[in-house]
Amino acid sequence: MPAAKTQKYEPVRTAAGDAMPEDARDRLLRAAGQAFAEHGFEGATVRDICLAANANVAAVNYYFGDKRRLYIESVKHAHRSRVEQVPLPEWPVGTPAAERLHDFIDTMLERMLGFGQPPWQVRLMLREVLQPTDACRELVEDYIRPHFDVLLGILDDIAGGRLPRSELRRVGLSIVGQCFLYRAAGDVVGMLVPADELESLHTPKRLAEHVTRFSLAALGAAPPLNTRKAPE
Amino acid sequence: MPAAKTQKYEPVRTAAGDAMPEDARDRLLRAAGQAFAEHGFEGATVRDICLAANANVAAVNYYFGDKRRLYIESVKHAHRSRVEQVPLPEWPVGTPAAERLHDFIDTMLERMLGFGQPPWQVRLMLREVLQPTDACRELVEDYIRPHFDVLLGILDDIAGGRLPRSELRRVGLSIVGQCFLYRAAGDVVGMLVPADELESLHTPKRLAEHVTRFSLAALGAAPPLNTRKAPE
DNA sequence: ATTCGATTGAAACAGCCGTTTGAGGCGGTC
DNA sequence: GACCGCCTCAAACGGCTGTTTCAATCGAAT
Repeated sequence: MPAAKTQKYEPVRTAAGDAMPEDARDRLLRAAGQAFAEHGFEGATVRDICLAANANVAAVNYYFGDKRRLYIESVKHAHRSRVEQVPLPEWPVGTPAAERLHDFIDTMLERMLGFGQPPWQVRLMLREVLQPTDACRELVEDYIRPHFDVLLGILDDIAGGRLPRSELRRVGLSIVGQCFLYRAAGDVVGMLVPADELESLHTPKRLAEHVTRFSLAALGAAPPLNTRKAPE
Repeated sequence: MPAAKTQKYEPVRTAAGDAMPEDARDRLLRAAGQAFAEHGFEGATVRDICLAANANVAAVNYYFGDKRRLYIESVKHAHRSRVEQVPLPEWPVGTPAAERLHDFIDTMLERMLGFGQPPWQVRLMLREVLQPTDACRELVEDYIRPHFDVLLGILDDIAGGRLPRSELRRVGLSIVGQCFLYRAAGDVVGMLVPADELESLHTPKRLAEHVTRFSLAALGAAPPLNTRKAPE
């Protein structure tokens, strides 16, 4: 057995050098993530991935040993990139909770819908969320739960400690759900909303405003939607 | 070519007779829906489907001509069953809008999470929503849009006509999103919420209450969550 | 009894799947 | 020079894929 465990040299940390020639292993990870995101685990073929990565079919066995392990690694890789690309803001102490909530929602939507980066990374993670595999539990514990806890902390501040933790969780899920729909069911949303309205009102920034206001109003920390807007 | 177009005899309308022996065609549809829901289009194999349906491999070609057409038909079949199983309530004229909103949300959650029927039907449609195929546009126009319009009508009543249609749509999507999360990302939700809380507070009925109250509060049609509950 | 269309059956088709093999190239160190 | 890991390559492996073929079966109409 050739063994795919050694990994003697570090990945060289392509910190700022995009021009640096990519490792075959990295090329495989990226191509695999793209293919798995588009066609799913069973639909994507090792041959196609290797073709796209300019690598030999034996390479996947050499570096990862297995198609399944290549999949898991590509999920982790995509998730890592995504977090690095759009980090949560650091709030100075004393930042109002309502403002932090807006920033949090804005960041979440930017990560899900932002055009700055390829969309396949999110779609790949979406598959995991929809039908979890081995990679999912790790994804939740390392990535989703910490973010969710930050959200719960903000909500607790807004509620002034008057809501029990279980209620906070449900409110948190209500907020996440509003954002999640646009990513997971984006195509259907596009069919339900007129095209011009999509362009003008359903950008990440505008949606963040809406979700924030909607949720703050539900919590009693902002005037309800059903009021005439103040003239601007 | 054997041609799969004749279909001389009507499906006999199994109106109330579950005991009536199922057509091979119907068995295939059900088995296919189940398999596609679980493994996706590319992951499910014709042989497995036929085995589960107690049919010969040639039957799928005979009745549907193609794996792809079998898939499309099974999606439509599942969607049709689901609508029949959990219809929207008929409201007497004069029913308060807030009550109709609650019923609507309750029905939606019951359809998505209800234990009365096999879960694979919803999962199959979920795949379509996540990554639309030919069957999806039809699904939206026949099924999703009419329901969405009902929701918008209710919301318009609650808002008393004070909100523009575009705002109503965003509010509608906020409500749908809250429900959608529990179905699409149910497994992840299960990891974020303690087990006992899941059992007691995250039933379809309890969730419907929460989503309704949250949304009504956001619209100013109910007191915000962030208030001491009235003693009961 | 015979004919005919509708349905089912077992077997085979070519093709692609993930994986493995073993030979070889490359860049260092003795 | 010889040696040795690291990596790449083309080719092949058995097995499973969707699809097709053609004979066999059944039920009713003739």
